[in-house]
Amino acid sequence: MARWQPGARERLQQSALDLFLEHGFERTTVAEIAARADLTERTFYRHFADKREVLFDGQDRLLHAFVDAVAAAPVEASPRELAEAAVVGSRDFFTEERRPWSRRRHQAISSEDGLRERESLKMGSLAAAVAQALRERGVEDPLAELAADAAISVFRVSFVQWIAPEETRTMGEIQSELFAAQRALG
Amino acid sequence: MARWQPGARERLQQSALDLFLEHGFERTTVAEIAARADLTERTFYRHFADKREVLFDGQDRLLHAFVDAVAAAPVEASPRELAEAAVVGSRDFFTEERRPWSRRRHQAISSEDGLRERESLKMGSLAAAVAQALRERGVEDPLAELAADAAISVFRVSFVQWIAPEETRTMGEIQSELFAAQRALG
DNA sequence: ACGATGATGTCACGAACTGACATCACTACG
DNA sequence: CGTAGTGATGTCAGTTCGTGACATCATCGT
Repeated sequence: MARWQPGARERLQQSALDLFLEHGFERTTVAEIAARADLTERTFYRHFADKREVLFDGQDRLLHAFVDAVAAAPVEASPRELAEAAVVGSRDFFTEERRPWSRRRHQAISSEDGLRERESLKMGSLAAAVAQALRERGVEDPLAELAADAAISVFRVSFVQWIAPEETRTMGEIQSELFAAQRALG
Repeated sequence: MARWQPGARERLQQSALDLFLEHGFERTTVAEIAARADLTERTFYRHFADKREVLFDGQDRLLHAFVDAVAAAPVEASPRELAEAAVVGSRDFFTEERRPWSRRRHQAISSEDGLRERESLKMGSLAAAVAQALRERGVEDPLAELAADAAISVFRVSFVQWIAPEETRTMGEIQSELFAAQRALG
């Protein structure tokens, strides 16, 4: 019994997050995560490339939302507007139902070097993808790189604010204010 | 014999970079690196926290250069000028003698996920340190975060340009042009 | 029923890291 | 000149990560 239960992937993610918050990332073994999900260590590695990746599922969809939004932006958009379009295009991911999970997830990530490292890589990949999308819209380097980094910067800061304990604003509201603040820098 | 030779740390770094470029990061074992440096695997881990870290020595000094430059900036400097001061304060690290080594090092890093991940973390740490330095100079969040990210963006892009194959401009020249380009974005 | 397909289990293994203890080189001090 | 102390290195055993190879079981279409 208990073999072939659906939702193995989701069970692994939930178990992993619970254990990371309980005992910390380092002191949690993959075997423990798998056991709590009624699976074996080997199966864990069939769903996730490594122990860190279990908290970073769905980044591909986020990345595509960024890239697609750039491709769909109006022709007359400036480089900065194209980059901002990328960020705006990802707002649908951050629904109110997701906010509690995002808070728990971020708490686990921010308290462990290994997980912060993976998150940094993901942010860098996002920036690289946006930069590439900008180039395909005719933005020249190094402007494409700089504009993409500026957009990801707003995205990163907006996310941190969005999951702050008392925060109630939506992702869209937060990002609008940050874009304004960023322009005020120049 | 050959025990107690000075420069063990440097020998390990050189051996590691050579082997990473020859066979790739993944297919190089720590034991191999140590053997080429006439040391043991255990000694490697006494000098470097992990296999990746061997290519990221000296990041502390770079970080301090950033932070110190912010602290030393004139009182009337704007947030953006403070952040730019951080980057400018690191120019001395990138001398002409260092450029060949930086090129080899970057080649090794950019071709391996594990190393790019570590580099992303280091960049993120730089940004966080600059943001903190800005806060200590009275810049409020989220402006401090945005300005710090903008500065690190210029730093990152300038470094990539600096190590490009035919590049002869100095770090200072490259950064000045990028700062101008970044302002033109707004 | 039964064979194809795909998810899971089992086993073995290399390589990354770590703790505990031993050993050797260099230095200071009597 | 010897000797004790300090610090870098060596040795060894062990845990955990991650992967390849192969077996097993559930489900689905026919």
